[in-house]
Amino acid sequence: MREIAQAADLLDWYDRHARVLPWRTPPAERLAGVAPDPYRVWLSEIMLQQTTVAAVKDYFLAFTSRWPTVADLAGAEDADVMAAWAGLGYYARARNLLKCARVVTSEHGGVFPRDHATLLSLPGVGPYTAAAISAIAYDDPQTVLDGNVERVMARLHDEHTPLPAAKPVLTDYAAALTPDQRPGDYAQAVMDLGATICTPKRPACGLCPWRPACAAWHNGTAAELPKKSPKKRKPTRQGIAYLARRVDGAWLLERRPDQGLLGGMLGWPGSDWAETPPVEAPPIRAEWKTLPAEARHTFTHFHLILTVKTALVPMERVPDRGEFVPLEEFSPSDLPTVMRKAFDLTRGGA
DNA sequence: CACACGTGGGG
DNA sequence: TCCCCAAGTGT
Repeated sequence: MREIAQAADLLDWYDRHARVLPWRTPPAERLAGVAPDPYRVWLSEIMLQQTTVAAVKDYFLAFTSRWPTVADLAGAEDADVMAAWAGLGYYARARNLLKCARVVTSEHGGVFPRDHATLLSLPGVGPYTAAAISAIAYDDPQTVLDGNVERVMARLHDEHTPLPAAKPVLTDYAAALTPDQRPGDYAQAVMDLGATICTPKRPACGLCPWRPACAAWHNGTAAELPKKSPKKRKPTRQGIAYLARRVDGAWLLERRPDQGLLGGMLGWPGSDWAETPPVEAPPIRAEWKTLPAEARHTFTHFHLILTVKTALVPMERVPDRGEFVPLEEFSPSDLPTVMRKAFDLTRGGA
């Protein structure tokens, strides 16, 4: 007879094994009455969307150091926030981050709302993040359902229906387990379990506090769950990036439109990216030279091969597109990774 | 529901 | 090299 999974068993495990993270209030501190800062909870949750803990850490420390409160962030320049987010990916998050900070500051007095529906209405806050803020910041018994929880629930119940069709039933399983006591620690505990024990490949079932209750473990199916619908292959697109350096060292850059890929980010003027060969579209009249190596980069849904062209242009020459950014105002770290790769190619870098 | 949307690390 | 994956959201 299989045991029933209990939230208390997971909380016991979490009290002993909770990871120390910059945005986390450890269970001992919570127990002592320390309340998490909703701003830091929200910021971390936005950064962690589809992004690993390792990738987020430095960005979280940089953001909270530079903008300690939501009001500080709300008062920041758009360009500064986009530059600070550069390299983290999914740049719509950064645009919505600023929008959200400004709404919270101007319409909620700088206090993050606690009500689920109000949280859901904030830019960049969906069902998962709204529940996470309620649970982690305010210790309200909301059910969080992220990729970790989906995996843990699919295994606990040996659920073979593929995602995303299985999501409703997995939500029910997760809701049934959510405790009234310590829901904030519990939410983080399930996600920690998924991130460290109940991993996508080679789960460490021998260390799992819920193993006695796990149907997939009993059936030997844990490693193959959750099932997912097959993914499509990525096509390869090609394009041209034009890196113009003025004789005084200024670089010709262009702010990308808010909508679409790398929206709101700084980048090199260039051609469209398509599966067919790009048409020439230099942003300024010059003697363009093609670099011997191409920049290769993979986005969520396509591979890109980027031909990099460079030119040195005189002071008085006026560009058709973009603006020259003075050398002292330019940092390659302000660029999204694909644009930084193109820049690195001009520095003898492979 | 399906797709767009980034990046870096691991197997 | 290539595919998978990571604390999802918006359209």
